[in-house]
Amino acid sequence: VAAEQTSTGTQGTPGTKARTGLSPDDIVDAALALLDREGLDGLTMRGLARELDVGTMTVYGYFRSKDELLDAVIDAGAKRMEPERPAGPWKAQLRELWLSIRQSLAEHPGVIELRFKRPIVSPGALELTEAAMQILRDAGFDSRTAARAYRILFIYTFGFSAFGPKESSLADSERTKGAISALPADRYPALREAAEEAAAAMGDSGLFEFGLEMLLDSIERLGEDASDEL
Amino acid sequence: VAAEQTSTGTQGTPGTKARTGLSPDDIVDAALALLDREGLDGLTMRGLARELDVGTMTVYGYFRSKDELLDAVIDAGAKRMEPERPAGPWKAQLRELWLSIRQSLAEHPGVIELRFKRPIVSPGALELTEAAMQILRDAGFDSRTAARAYRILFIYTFGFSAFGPKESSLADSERTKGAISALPADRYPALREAAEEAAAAMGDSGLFEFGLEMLLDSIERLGEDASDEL
DNA sequence: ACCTGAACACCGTTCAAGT
DNA sequence: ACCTGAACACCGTTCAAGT
Repeated sequence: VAAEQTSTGTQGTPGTKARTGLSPDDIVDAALALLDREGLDGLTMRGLARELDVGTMTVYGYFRSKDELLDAVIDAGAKRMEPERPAGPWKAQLRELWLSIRQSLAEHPGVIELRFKRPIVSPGALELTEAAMQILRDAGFDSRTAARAYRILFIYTFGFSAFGPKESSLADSERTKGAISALPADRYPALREAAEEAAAAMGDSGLFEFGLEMLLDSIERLGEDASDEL
Repeated sequence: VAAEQTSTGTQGTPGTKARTGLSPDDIVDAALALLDREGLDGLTMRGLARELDVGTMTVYGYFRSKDELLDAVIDAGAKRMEPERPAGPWKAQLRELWLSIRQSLAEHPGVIELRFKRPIVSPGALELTEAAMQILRDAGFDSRTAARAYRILFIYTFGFSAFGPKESSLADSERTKGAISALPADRYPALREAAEEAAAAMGDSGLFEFGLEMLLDSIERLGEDASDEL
């Protein structure tokens, strides 16, 4: 791990073009910023090099390929989510944990694109796993149940960010309602009848918590069932 | 905003013969096959044209752009899932519906890539919504609750296909276990302790049903609560 | 040693021409 | 009317040369 200074641009003294003064972390940081700003499609090796004010091929001196760079970006993006362990009962802890993850993913949609394209296990990504597993184990769940519950919560939260309502959902909601209204009523009766609600559910901002609560309640019940058997 | 976009560039009488003998449906079918075989990255306009034995630009005579073609492919891919309405109690119906969707998505991973990249409301995609909404409405749920429950199930199922264990998960599982074992035990105690289970949950084939059952139980409880209030 | 432009094999798409 | 090659502006990456 390099303890390099923050780059914040290369406004180095004019005429000093001997070194770029670049560290791998600088490159990853710039890539993460570019990903946030322009999405995965906008994160190109050429664009990144332009951003860093170096030749395109310079980046290849630090990462052997774009894939290798992306793996480092995923790790950095996961670390940025910083899953902290709050106090309180386990259910409240899990709720707060996943709400903060959801919040982070909503703010950085590029991270989801990345983790969809390159699923990977890196130390940074496993921090979340560790935090959730600790809470579940301390709540008394056995390893197997805890692991499965974690996985379900992970899938739900990342799935919501990938396939749930988007931030700018006002237009989407209207578009959905329009599309439903245009359907033939004889083939889509239930949908036509609930057009308003279906469109609203598209953009419902409380929807994430709604589903999260379902899962937390079910997980709680898993524990109760196990207790009953004692 | 146009409610309906043309997926057919040729507005002539049905059966109009082009010199290539190509119809928009032929192109969509070939695109879907290419998507299944090589994934979204392999689905290029040039490759598709090669597949169809026509010049690259010929495809643009049927679809104004790649995006327009992809929308048609999504619609066709959704129709291919054919959500049928089985008999039995609503919970069993929903279970069977979503298991079949999950199955279809597992067999055609490219469809998930597509719907992740281009979320869209098309008649084909709405067939699933219609099927699920019918079941929920007939079970007695009000429109709002039915719409939210549907949305959660959709997000879970598509999220599972995007972020859940992959088909070839034996190697993945081993890789995960290795990655966890390599972590420092002082910083990841819960993970290290449950390495076996965490890795197993990665590739657990029953995991989808496990989570689905959680959600179905929670939905059932929503109805019970509502009944209590009567 | 580090950095990089030129070049190669790809993309989607515009344009002008082919039949 | 339908179809298409050439060309343009991109991509990731190899290679050989620049300092």
